Amino acid sequence: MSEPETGPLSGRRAQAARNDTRILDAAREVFLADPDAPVSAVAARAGVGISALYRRHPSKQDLLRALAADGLARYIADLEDALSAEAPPWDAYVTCLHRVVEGGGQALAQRLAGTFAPTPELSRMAERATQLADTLLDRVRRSGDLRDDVSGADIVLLLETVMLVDLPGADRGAALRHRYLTLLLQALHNPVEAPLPGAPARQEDLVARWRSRSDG
Amino acid sequence: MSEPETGPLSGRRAQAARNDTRILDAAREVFLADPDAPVSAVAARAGVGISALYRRHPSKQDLLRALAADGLARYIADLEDALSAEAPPWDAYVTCLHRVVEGGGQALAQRLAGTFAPTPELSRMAERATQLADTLLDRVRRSGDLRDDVSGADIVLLLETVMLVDLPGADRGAALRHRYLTLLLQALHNPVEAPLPGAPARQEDLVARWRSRSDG
DNA sequence: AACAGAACGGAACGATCCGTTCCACTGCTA
DNA sequence: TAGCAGTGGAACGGATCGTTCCGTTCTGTT
Repeated sequence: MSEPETGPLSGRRAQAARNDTRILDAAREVFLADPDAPVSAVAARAGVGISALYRRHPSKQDLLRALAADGLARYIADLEDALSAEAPPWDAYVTCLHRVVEGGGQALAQRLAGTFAPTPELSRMAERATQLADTLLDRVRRSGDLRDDVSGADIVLLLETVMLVDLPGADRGAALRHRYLTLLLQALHNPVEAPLPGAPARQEDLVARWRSRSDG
Repeated sequence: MSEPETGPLSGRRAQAARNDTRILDAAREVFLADPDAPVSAVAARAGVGISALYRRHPSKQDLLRALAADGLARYIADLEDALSAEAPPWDAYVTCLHRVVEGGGQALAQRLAGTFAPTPELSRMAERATQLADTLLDRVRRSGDLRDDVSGADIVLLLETVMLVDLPGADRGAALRHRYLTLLLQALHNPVEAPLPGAPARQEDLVARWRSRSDG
């Protein structure tokens, strides 16, 4: 296992670099399944010791912030892809949501919302994500393919529930999430069978959840 | 301990009787929102001391079992109502699911599944609920109103996600749950826009969750 | 070949949380 | 008025978890 030249890093350095992502991947899985999971669970899932984790993230809160930032970044990237896609608005939207569900970035950010004090950086990202999502949604709405009695917040909430679907065992959960997302999208697609009862969820409802759970 | 007269109980007895239901109501709300909530949270929500709770339920597990039984009983009652209703199968089904979402009994039972060892009594109730749900679903399916590429387990999972929808503040959550249930039901209603991807959830997937989380 | 230090695994520590017990108090009931 | 069912909440002991610490392993360099 000698790697003297090193375009790619070798040995301990390589493991360290790999551990960077292994830890973030593990953290994403673990905290998505249980936002209150202990740090040790992340280390175990990543297959590393606890100190490997604490070397990179000085505290649990820092890890969570890093995760949320990472999740938001992925979400933003997915949204930008959809906005610059050439497919018809509705098709681009469908593809985008499937990717969002697959990556889990947005879900993670939402589930983590309120468990720590958001940094200005995080707030900025959240705002940008919201803007992009609004723009994308507007485009889809103008295309006429989207039923017009649902709000953006409605969709965020519905998406969130879809991402919570899980079953023990292999990739059963992921398959079901895509299945149910498809069902949901069909329900959101025009023509509409009958109007929905009640008022749509509002943007502020979602924003409120970003306030730290410890303050009034 | 003679109690010849007095229809309504009075004084200390009355408070005790009232506390019975206040505690169960509080427990239902609290554990539905967070299955791992501490016992003290239930007492606080019920507005009683901890000992009032422990007098009725010798341990947390007993409380949870009582709750699960209560939830299953409500669920079973809703199913029986639907089966004996005279409305068209689909309409009866819609009404039933709205009631299930409203009561939260089934959701509670599902969320509590695996957090304690089920008694034979509970297993029997769960089985009966499953049978009734199957019967009801069969009837709906034969009516032709239900899309035929979804399984009973699919619906249980979807229903569960709908019941997890919540927002801080008053009854915002309940209203949204009914809203999204309506949306879901429209998606489940024939005619179908396009078939769903992947395989339906299976009954066994659900059953597996009733195994205590501590055993292999 | 030997060393300095980066990176790591995991035991140990202290704080917190939570289920349960215990006891002093209240106000019916007889 | 005595007795006791019913109650509130403080207190206890065990478990959990975030974080620190230390001994070990491996790398790159001299």
